[in-house]
Amino acid sequence: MRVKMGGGYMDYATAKRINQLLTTVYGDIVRVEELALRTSQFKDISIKEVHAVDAISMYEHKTTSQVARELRITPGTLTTMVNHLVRKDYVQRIKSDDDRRFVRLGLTRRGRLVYRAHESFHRKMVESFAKDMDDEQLQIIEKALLNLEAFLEFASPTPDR
Amino acid sequence: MRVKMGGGYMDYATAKRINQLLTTVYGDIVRVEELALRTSQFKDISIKEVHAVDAISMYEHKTTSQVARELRITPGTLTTMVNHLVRKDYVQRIKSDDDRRFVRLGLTRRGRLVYRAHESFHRKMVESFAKDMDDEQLQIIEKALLNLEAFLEFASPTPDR
DNA sequence: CATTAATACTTTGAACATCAAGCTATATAT
DNA sequence: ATATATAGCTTGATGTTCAAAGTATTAATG
Repeated sequence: MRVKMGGGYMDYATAKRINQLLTTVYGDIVRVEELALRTSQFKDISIKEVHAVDAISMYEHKTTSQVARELRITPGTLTTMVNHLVRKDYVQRIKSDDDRRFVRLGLTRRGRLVYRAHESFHRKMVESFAKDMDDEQLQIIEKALLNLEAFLEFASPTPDR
Repeated sequence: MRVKMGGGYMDYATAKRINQLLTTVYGDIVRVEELALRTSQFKDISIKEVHAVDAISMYEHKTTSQVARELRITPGTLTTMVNHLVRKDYVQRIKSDDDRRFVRLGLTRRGRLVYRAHESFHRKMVESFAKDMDDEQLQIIEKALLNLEAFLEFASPTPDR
């Protein structure tokens, strides 16, 4: 059986497999990240907290609201997370001196270690993903993912960041 | 800057964009699904519960353990979810008569409605994803996703189902 | 056949992630 | 000076999850 797909037609089984892959891949990434953490020196940090560390990032001092928007959580939720991450010495709060309402976030030495480990995992992952593919093939993949984003954006417009 | 990628090389910016897409797409899917639920007649069911309904599925009566394995949650967690889903009339428990330890799970009329709606969303999503692509291009995409799965499998072997 | 093992599921208690709503501190507008 | 707006924080409630202990049923063993 073949399903209509815009210009072309798509094998029904292929559609099923791709759907399956798309919906399981993220969970698998998270599972591997979790396992990596449990067997590393960073046993006191959850994967969500690592993603917060990643969003806080190394090279600028974003505000709490900025980071919360990126992570798509409320500022209140991020405050709680940051409380924990400060207590566990991954993150530091830096008060802005120009406007003292803002809290800017930065990584500690320990936080930078986690950041780099996480970055490295994702680099390896994408390398693996794109293994044996040339530029043209990568463009096809990116196009497909952008189609998907466009569909989702159409289904539920997001507020600008 | 170009990064070594198996056979070829990959533009660094492309690697970053693809990584970004891969890691945000799942969250975006879930967000759209959540929104669809909130604006439908099914306001009393969460997206995780819908995924349980999806795993329970229409055409066979799987056991609790089987479904829990598919969802990668413990049987205890699924029991709790099923309690809620039974109370809200999406799922029914069916006692096996041959071996009375097993509980087989099935969907109610209401559960089947949700199942079909969810199925339809995913069908449209994959159609959109594969829009304007021919069989060859789809094969490239599937190959890439399978590479990724292989990498993740290597990083953390999963027990067979 | 009675007892022990194993299996399938359920319950319970604790941890974490999350949000909404109300709160504090600071800055801006009137 | 006062009111309004902004940024972040605290709190209480909800949902998801697991590990561990508990119950029911079946299979294995002496």
